[in-house]
Amino acid sequence: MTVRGVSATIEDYLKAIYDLGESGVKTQSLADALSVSAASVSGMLKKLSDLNLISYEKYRGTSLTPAGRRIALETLRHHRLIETYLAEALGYPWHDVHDEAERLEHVISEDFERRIADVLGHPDFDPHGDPIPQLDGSLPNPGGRPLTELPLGQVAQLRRITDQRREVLLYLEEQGLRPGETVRVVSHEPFGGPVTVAYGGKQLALAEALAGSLYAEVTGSLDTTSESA
Amino acid sequence: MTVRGVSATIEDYLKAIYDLGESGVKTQSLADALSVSAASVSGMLKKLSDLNLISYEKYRGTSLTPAGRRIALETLRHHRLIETYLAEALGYPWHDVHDEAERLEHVISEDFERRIADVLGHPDFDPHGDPIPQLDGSLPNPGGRPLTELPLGQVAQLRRITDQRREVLLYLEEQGLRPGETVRVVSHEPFGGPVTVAYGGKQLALAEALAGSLYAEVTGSLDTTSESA
DNA sequence: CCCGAGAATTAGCCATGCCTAAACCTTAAC
DNA sequence: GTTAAGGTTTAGGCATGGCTAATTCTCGGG
Ligand SMILES: [Mn+2]
Ligand SMILES: [Mn+2]
Ligand SMILES: [Mn+2]
Ligand SMILES: [Mn+2]
Repeated sequence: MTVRGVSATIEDYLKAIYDLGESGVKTQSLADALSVSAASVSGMLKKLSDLNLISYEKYRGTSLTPAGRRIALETLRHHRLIETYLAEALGYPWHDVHDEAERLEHVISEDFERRIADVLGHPDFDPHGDPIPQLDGSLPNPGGRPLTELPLGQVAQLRRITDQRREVLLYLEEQGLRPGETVRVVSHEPFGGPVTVAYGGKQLALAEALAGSLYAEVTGSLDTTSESA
Repeated sequence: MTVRGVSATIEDYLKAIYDLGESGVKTQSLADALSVSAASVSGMLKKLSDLNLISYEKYRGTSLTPAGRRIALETLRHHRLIETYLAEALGYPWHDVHDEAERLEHVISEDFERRIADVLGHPDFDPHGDPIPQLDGSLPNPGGRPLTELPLGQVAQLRRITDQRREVLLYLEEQGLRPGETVRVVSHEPFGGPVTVAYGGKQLALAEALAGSLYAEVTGSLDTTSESA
């Protein structure tokens, strides 16, 4: 599933295009995502286009070709398998796996990938609940809905946190709000007000934007009790 | 124990100087070790000298400064810990660990280093029997003598293989000749002739140069029986 | 002591990626 | 429809690390 002769930089560009939406991706959003100037992005897009890894119309945005998507998914598979391995096998805390994986993803062999996937039992999701691209190129369905869209009182299991910021993950970790936790939305104030969620015998009020990046899967039934302990 | 702002390339140069003897290292031997032109080495030596990582007299050879040695040992520690981890934790065969470690050594964090060292119980030697530089900068004593210098019939335990070539390691692996094995030198023909070694109920004739890269530690007493089964 | 062979260094280039400043599209507001 | 602002691309550079060819040094033999 790997392609040789592609630099780590190219892998990062393709991965960024992939998670920026795969098509119609703008130069500036890539520049922001990669912490690089827009001019640098323009230059690289030209190059990626020549390599047939993206289709690119000047001033119009870009999208991945099948070859480009293959490399993006391969790199993402490396990234998420490594994150999972660091957490499961080496006891890394949740919020530290990303930076380490960001570098390792570019240098591991296919053999390494295979071996950690074996040790982990070929997992579908990484520690943040993000789906791990499979060998056949498919992505497991993450399921779940954002807390902001869960009916009040609905019992659900936390599945995924899409916010990538380290400090945010650290905060959620400290609050004990992690994938697997059983949660219930207690209240959601209007006009962008906070979302209060109950779990593990405590309650926490989250900014609406943050609540929107937490995905939970409905498991139990509706709990109509008013705000419990 | 790490130094930031040193490229992977620089780490490899310093590591190469270190295991080429640490002092009086010639340009051409570095070029050979790194598969790079002598001109490239000259350029890099100039740069390393400016960084105070080596002392360098043009046309005269080079040696590591304390700062350079520190980075070399740090990189070597990464390399050998990774090799050990790949073998112990991920089931890598002996002869495959080197190439993977050669890339990983430059990208792991100090945290990663600490965690795999913990998992492994802070080992002194890597799978080839090479000493792993310790956190205080010391190197465990590998002990042992080359098979070529062992008295005939002397029972000893194989400790280390200094030959780095993959195919050689693969051959020894196939023959079941690995660190830990109990061995005995049966004969050593003169004028560069082969060294025959007995172990695990079999015998194997090795080229003298190869036998010289196998180190064994005397454990048992002299076995004076003529060539046993 | 001198000279030539071979080792080492310098000169001049190339590829990658990144940067700033300048030029150039696109588009939304008038 | 113009126009100007904002986003994008091009122009021109820089740093890193590699290469080949030309030059320079070292050292052993005569
Ligand atoms: Mn990366
Ligand atoms: Mn792979
Ligand atoms: Mn290396
Ligand atoms: Mn280290």
